Amino acid sequence: MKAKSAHSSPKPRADSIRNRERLLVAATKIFSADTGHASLEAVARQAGVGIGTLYRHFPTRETLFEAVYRHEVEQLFALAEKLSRGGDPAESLRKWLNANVRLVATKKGMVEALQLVTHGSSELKNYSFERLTAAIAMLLDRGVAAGVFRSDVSPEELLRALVGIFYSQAAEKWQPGALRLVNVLVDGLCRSTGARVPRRSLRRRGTQ
Amino acid sequence: MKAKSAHSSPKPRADSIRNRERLLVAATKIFSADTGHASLEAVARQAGVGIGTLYRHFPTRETLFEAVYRHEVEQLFALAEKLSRGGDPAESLRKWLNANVRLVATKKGMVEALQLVTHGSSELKNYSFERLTAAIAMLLDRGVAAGVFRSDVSPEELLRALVGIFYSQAAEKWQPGALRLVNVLVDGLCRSTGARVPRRSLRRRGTQ
DNA sequence: TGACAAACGGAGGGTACCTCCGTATAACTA
DNA sequence: TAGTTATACGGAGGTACCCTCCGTTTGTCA
Repeated sequence: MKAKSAHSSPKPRADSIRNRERLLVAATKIFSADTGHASLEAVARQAGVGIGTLYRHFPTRETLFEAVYRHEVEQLFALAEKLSRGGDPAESLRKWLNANVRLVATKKGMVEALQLVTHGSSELKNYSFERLTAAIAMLLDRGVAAGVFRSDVSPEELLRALVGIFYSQAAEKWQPGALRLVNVLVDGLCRSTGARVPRRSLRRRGTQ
Repeated sequence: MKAKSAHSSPKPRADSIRNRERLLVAATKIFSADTGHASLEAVARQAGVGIGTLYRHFPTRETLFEAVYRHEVEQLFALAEKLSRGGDPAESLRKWLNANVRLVATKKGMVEALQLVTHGSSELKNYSFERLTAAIAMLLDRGVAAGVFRSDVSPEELLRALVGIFYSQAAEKWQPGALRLVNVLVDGLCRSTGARVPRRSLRRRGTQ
């Protein structure tokens, strides 16, 4: 007899996995592009599956949102992993932060997404907080070890600063401001240890 | 010849005015009651007018939202006027603040409303800021004049505190906390001048 | 009271939501 | 490889909502 105990997950079929993946990709695209109110049928169309399939995988709009969000957090984590494997620590951190800004910037339907995170399951909140903190930690630790970053800023603090930057700038045309602040942040991290600051990040500074 | 210059508004018909009023009332009710996504057809039904009439008065969902919001700000202002005409200043202020809490509490569809205020026309933002500040000023000045309130808190500051209370508590079951904070606020205003503090507001205090 | 601009109502065409069930197929067995 | 079956798929269809358009009604003014 096959090991098919009542409680272990019975391993989904290959097409099921594939379709789930497609839906996630499609949803990411549609949600980003559209102005806030994307239709689920559009997502299904984009994914090349029937509407029924969408609903089987994601019974409610929220589950789909949540999955997309999770997926993006995972990708950010993966990027951090990759970036922290080599290259200048300050540049790596800057790149990762920029990726964050860009991600948020393309989220036209972000309003709903943000609501989800703010009012949604605390499980999801915890997950993303933990994951993003870990991502930042990876990037940060390397720089600290190399003596490039000051050592008195924790990953949690940095994450909060990041959220603050996004939140406070939640107006039109916020991206330039956010990017500038991100640069300030990285510069600040570097400078106060007396470490060499990458030239690029100094360019914008005037007198003062 | 009738004064009907090309630019002055040609004075709307009586039924037009009446229907607009009805729609506003209906919308307030529906938006408050419903869970975030009220249908415009429901509003029209509730108002007892045809859907076409709704669209003629409020071409988009946003215009309707905005009108409702304006209307409520006006009512808050009127309430402040009434309250500041007599009675204990502290009690008046408390009543007004409580009205605020209750108003926000019934706004299930508040999420959208808040979005409107945050991202909407700055004209509307200015209007409500000005109106609410004026309302608070009325209530505050009287108490200051009577020596019941401390005099070093401006209406603007109080308004900001209020917004902060609402915003920070934007979770489930926030109303008790918000009401408590409002009480703390009023008590604080009174206490620090050495003025008598209404008994009610002390009741909740335990040791410490 | 008559004439007409202004306002009304709601039918209708289009889209999106979500369910349900007949059909297809991946996975496993002999 | 063929047969079997649980699993997953697709999309038709009923409902609700959006918004426009236009024939009808009504307030207003002379």
